Amino acid sequence: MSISSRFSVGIHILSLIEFNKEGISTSDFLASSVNTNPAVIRKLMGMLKKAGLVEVHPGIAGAKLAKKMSEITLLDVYKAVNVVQDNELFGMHENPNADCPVGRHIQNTIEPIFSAAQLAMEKVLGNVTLEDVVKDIGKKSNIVC
Amino acid sequence: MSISSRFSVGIHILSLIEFNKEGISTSDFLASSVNTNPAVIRKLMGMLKKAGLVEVHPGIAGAKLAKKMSEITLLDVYKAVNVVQDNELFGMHENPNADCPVGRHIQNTIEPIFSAAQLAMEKVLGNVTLEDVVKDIGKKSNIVC
DNA sequence: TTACATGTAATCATTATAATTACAAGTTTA
DNA sequence: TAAACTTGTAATTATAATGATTACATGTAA
Repeated sequence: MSISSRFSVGIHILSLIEFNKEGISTSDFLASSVNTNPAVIRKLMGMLKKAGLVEVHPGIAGAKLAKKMSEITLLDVYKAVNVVQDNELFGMHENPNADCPVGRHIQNTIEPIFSAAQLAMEKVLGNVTLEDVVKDIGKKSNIVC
Repeated sequence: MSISSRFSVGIHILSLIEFNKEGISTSDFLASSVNTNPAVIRKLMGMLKKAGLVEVHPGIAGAKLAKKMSEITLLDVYKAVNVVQDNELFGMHENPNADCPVGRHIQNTIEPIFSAAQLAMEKVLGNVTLEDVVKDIGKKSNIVC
């Protein structure tokens, strides 16, 4: 099982908005780069907007970043697109048998471990900014950023 | 979205096998503690057996740990139950448009970041052993282990 | 007012999971 | 040997999340 591709698509469109900052990034434009349907982009854009990462307005073509790219981390994007809830990267089986010591305590015992593992993963994402991504793509494209 | 509860169930049954090491841990016994169907346990047990974590034999009732509990990490269990493939915690959108610099390079740019995040998470799991879990449950149950 | 954009809901196909049932095959014991 | 019990495994089903698609209301500007 994998975390939804919404996350990678979110990073893609934010990067492309930055790359295309002199142009107009409509949902059609972004969708053709991601290779998906414009409605999918608009839904995702709604999430990014709600998280304060992009500016976009009904009827007005094009989206812009709402912050400098150096101030947007991949963790921001990850949280914005809601692929994983807080403390719920790992699913837990419900209703273990409370008549058994293991069943009674397994959830409380495991929960902090799962939480620590999730936080370690998220910390890595928090240390990478959109600027890092955009610059790396620029370098790979031989375009000066 | 959450990682399958197979992982937490796997930890549960290994802990219970250890707790019940003087008794016979049949799939029915384990299932009643987890509160699921015995066939689910047997399927999971097959994965744990394949990974060398448990010993179980057709026709012979009961499962035993194949290693000392201090030598089984949660990472071993996680890998055994196959909830996340190597390097695939994060799904990536397929077929971005190669005519666009972002579409052409986004996957290569993002992949090492995703990989690093996943490894950080897995490292935490690798630092916790089944012994830690069992002892914590024991402590919560006021049972000397 | 016409053209085009965003916002959003509804529908559908696909996929993973977990529960359930059923039964073959191995082991023990009466 | 036969009966009882276990594991191993396949098939089926219900449920849930995802992503693609269509449709249309709403907003903006030429």
